[in-house]
Order: sequence, then structure tokens, then C-alpha cells
Amino acid sequence: MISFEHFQPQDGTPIYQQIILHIKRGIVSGSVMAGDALPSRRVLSTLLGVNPNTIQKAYHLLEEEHLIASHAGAKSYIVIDNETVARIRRQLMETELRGTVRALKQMGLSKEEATTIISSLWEEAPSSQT
Amino acid sequence: MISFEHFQPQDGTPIYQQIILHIKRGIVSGSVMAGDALPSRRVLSTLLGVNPNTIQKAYHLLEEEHLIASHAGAKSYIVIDNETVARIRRQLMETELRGTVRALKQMGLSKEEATTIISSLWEEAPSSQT
DNA sequence: TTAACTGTATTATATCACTAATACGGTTTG
DNA sequence: CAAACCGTATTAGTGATATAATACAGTTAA
Repeated sequence: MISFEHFQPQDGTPIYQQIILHIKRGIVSGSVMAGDALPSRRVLSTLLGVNPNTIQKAYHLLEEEHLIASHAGAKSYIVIDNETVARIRRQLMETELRGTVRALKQMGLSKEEATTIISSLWEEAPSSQT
Repeated sequence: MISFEHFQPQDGTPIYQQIILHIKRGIVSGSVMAGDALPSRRVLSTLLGVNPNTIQKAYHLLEEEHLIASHAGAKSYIVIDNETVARIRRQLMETELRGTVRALKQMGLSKEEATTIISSLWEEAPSSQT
């Protein structure tokens, strides 16, 4: 069962997008694998304190992207191969870092300053894998 | 006059927030200084192709944060001191990097992988100051 | 088998970001 | 002074996000 233990929603970005990101990052890190079952819509909505429709929207979009498979009545499962994992990895790196690098350069930082700051932030941030 | 030449809005985040960020990043980099005039609401809305009210919202929020001063009939101007610049700098670093570092760790990257990727992205991205 | 769970669908409501169309009064400049 | 700017305010409408309350049919397990 895919875990949402360390999922903490932050306002500003839609919750259904954050759920999608959470699962995709799990796929990239290897903690989410093919065959894994997802929490049911109702269970996860209760766990996160949001509406079931919000979960359904996230799962529906994941299914449209062919990352999960749903069959009416049964649970939904992760369906991915190695090629898909690589694609998701590239996709997340792109969206996550492109804007950050642009922002740092726009603030006048040098490449060295940027990597130094990120290194120092790496130490203090909470993590499942140091 | 503060330049919006290199400003290219990306959908997903509200335009008024992007305008605020653009100005704050300019302040941090030193390209936006105390006394600089801002484009009028109408001019900037035409330039960016958005509604004047959107610009007004951005400027109004900047004024509430005491970064600009507006007087009915005249242009709006940047009003900041060194202490304010330092505060904005800390604020932007915080919001920009904290989430990125969290995301990269959640994807299972090591500190070395992260800094390496950022270094390589630094080269290809467009910039006003290489 | 049947009860409990599952995915799926529908309709209604509220809020926010953004657009649109005006209007009013103060400032600047020729 | 007067025209051309400027900031400010109001009202109305649209689309996206999220909530709320149901309803129906398929799957699973005691």
C-alpha cells in the first residue's frame, strides 16, 4: 500500500496536483513500485481531510497518464515499466529545477553560491534517506 | 523605469504573484533600486497583455509590504533601504529553495547528484549575467 | 450469499484568480 | 488652463478548485 504518511499539503498549489506529485516522486525514488495498491478514494480523502472528489480527480489524471489502473469495485494499482519510470524522472527534474535555476540567476547568484546554499540546506531539511 | 523586458509569464501561478516575484528578484539582484519608477498600471497591463486590475493587485500588495509608494495621479516608486533588501533576499531564498530541496530528496537524489544537476542546468539557461 | 468495500457519476454550492467595462479625482506637462 | 496621463474604486461575469450530498454498480471476503 502506497504511503501518505509524510505527505503534508501546502496551500498555494491544488491538492490533487500535490497528490500526483507525491506519487510520481515515490516512483522516481523507488518507494512506489509496479503492482503497489493505492489507498481507496474514500480512505485517502479521510486521511488527508479533503473531499473524495479531489482524490478522484488526482487518480483519474494518473490513469489518463497510464501510471495506474482502476477497475470498478476493486482497488487501483500502480502500472509502470522501467521506461515509464525514466520518463517520469526526466519530467520531474525538468519542472522542479528549471524554474529554480532561473530564479536564482535572476537574483544575481553565481553558480558556486547556488550549489553552496543547496548543500547547506540539504543538511537541515528532514528526510527519509540522508 | 523598472524593466519587464525579460518577463515571461508562465501559467500555473497567478500573474500578479509573478509580477511581485519579478520585482523582488530585481531588488535582490540590484537591478531594481530605491527611487526607481514603475510602469503605470495601464501601460504594464498592455505590455503584458493582461487586465489592469491584475497589475493593480500586484502593486497594491507591494505597497502593503512597504516596497513601493503610490500617490493618486503620480507614478509609483520603489521605496526600500538596505535592511529591506536583506529581508527580501532571505524571504526569496527560503521560498525558492526549501521546496526544491525537499522535492529532490523525496526523489531519492544525493546531495552530490543535486549540485551536479544544478551546475549543468546553470550553463544552458538564459541569463543576463553569466 | 450478503455485507462491506470499491470505482464511478451527478448535481449544487462557494471561493479565488482573472477579465471586462467603467467612473472619479489627482498630477504632470505643453 | 487643458489635455493627457496617473492611481483608485466599483460592479459583473467566467473558469478552476474544492466541498457537499448522494446514487449506482462491480469486487471482495467473512
